[in-house]
Amino acid sequence: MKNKEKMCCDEVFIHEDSLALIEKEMPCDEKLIDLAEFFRLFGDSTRIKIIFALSKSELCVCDLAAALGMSSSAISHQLRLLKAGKLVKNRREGKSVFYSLADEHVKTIVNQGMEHIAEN
Amino acid sequence: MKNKEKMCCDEVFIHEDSLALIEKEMPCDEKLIDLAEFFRLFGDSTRIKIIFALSKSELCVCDLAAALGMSSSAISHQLRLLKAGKLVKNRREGKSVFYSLADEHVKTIVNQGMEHIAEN
DNA sequence: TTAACATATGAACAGTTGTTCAATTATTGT
DNA sequence: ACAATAATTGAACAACTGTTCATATGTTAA
Repeated sequence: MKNKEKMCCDEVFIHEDSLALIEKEMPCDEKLIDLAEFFRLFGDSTRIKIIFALSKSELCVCDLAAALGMSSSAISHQLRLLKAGKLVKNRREGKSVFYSLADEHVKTIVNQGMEHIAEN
Repeated sequence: MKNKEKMCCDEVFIHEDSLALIEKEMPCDEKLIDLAEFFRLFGDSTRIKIIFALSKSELCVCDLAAALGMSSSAISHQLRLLKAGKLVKNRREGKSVFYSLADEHVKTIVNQGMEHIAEN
């Protein structure tokens, strides 16, 4: 019996196929780590608020700071993370830097999350 | 000028409307915290692997442990979090407990995340 | 009841995260 | 050049997270 050492539950015949399928379809570690890192950016209430605000309108740092009642520094630190993860993009206009969402996936993900919360 | 104390950037007239819109549409703190907490569950590579594996097949704890090359204890701790967040459900069958994804939002979110990663 | 297996749980620990504070850079108007 | 405003950055610190280890619970078969 191949892979017997990996099996468990005394049910070698039942679970073997499942594990083979998963091993075959599971993306590589690097991709999964990137994916987790991407989702981690949604996993903080400050960043979710920023994302939500930007889904309504392009905003500069101090607008966001005002909207969230936080320091510009705190906001800026979070925007740096969101930018590194390609969730937001920015453009400078004079002294201000305006941020906006980078693509539609971000909105879709937030909406799906909202639906999940609403149902539970 | 209403809300002047909240304004910034010396451009009161430009940003005032954006902030009013956001204040009006932003969900309450509790909802946003729940949302962040929900997404936080996707933000760890062990949990992403578990979610991915369960998207292919219902699995028991030690199947997951074998598939991920981790201890049953570590897996069980993470499954507890995923269950609390309603991402997975489970059923006991003899000595084993089988876990599966709780709803379709979870798959949709993971897929959107995959697309985002692939594009960047 | 006992032994064996599958799962769950609590405590502890190292590693990570988010905010604050102080300092710095960038831009504009005087 | 200078001051004022907007944004960024690095260091520091408390709070949080994920794994390990030891132990406990639940289930089955002998």
